[in-house]
Amino acid sequence: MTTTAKPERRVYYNNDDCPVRNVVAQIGDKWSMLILFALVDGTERFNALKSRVEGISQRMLTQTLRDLEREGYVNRTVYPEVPVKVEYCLTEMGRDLVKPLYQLVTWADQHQDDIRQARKAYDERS
Amino acid sequence: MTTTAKPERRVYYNNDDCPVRNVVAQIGDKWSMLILFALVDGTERFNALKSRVEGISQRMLTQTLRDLEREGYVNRTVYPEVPVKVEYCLTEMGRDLVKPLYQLVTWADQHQDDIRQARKAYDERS
DNA sequence: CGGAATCCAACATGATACTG
DNA sequence: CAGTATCATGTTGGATTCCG
Repeated sequence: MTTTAKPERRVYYNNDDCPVRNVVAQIGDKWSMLILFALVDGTERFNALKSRVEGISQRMLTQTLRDLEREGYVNRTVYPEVPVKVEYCLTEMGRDLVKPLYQLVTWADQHQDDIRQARKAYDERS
Repeated sequence: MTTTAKPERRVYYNNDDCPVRNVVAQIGDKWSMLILFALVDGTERFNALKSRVEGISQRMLTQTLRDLEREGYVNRTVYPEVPVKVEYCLTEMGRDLVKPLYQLVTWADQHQDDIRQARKAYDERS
């Protein structure tokens, strides 16, 4: 008979080429999801976004928007008026990404009590 | 008429009580998803996990497993033999969480080329 | 208005050595 | 075997100031 040992399968690869890691690492940061959801309703200007994404600093909003733009999730349009106007909106890919993210949101909403309980139980044990 | 301005809706709330932020922040770290997926096939011992999750240090494996246990995603069982044996497996909630995560994995797989192209285009522009 | 540049504190992670 | 403790380093994000 052949071996019954589990094949030593490596988990979904851990390197920077891993597409999943790329996506999750990006949207897993402190602000990306909030910005994406802030853009679901439509186009927004920089300062409007800053208002809607509560607590974000100008620095992080700029930086995260640049990252999201580079990944292809967000479009940036500059209107060379004075003072300048800049609008952001989701790309088609961005709108598509939001779908699986909503699944996660839904899951998190449904399980928040379970998680709270699990934490409480864990903390009381130790 | 009433105002036609967009209602100034705050995005999904940005604080530590936000269930979504809790979930995404946890699984968005460097190792959590890899560990969860490594446990999908069934129970694994500590060092077996360490082998399967390529590149993880003992320190981060321990720490991330503790976090996942505290959230209620992972079960930890100690067999007080000598030397000690410790087994990890997904909880019911953990197995359930993996489902929406797979949606994200699938999405990421399907769009990896688009993302690569978007990055290339972005980098060439600037 | 929408940034960029700089500085700095906090945190995350890796390497290494030690242990019940 | 499955950790813990300690140290070193890199990364993140906030505050502030300046700019076209």
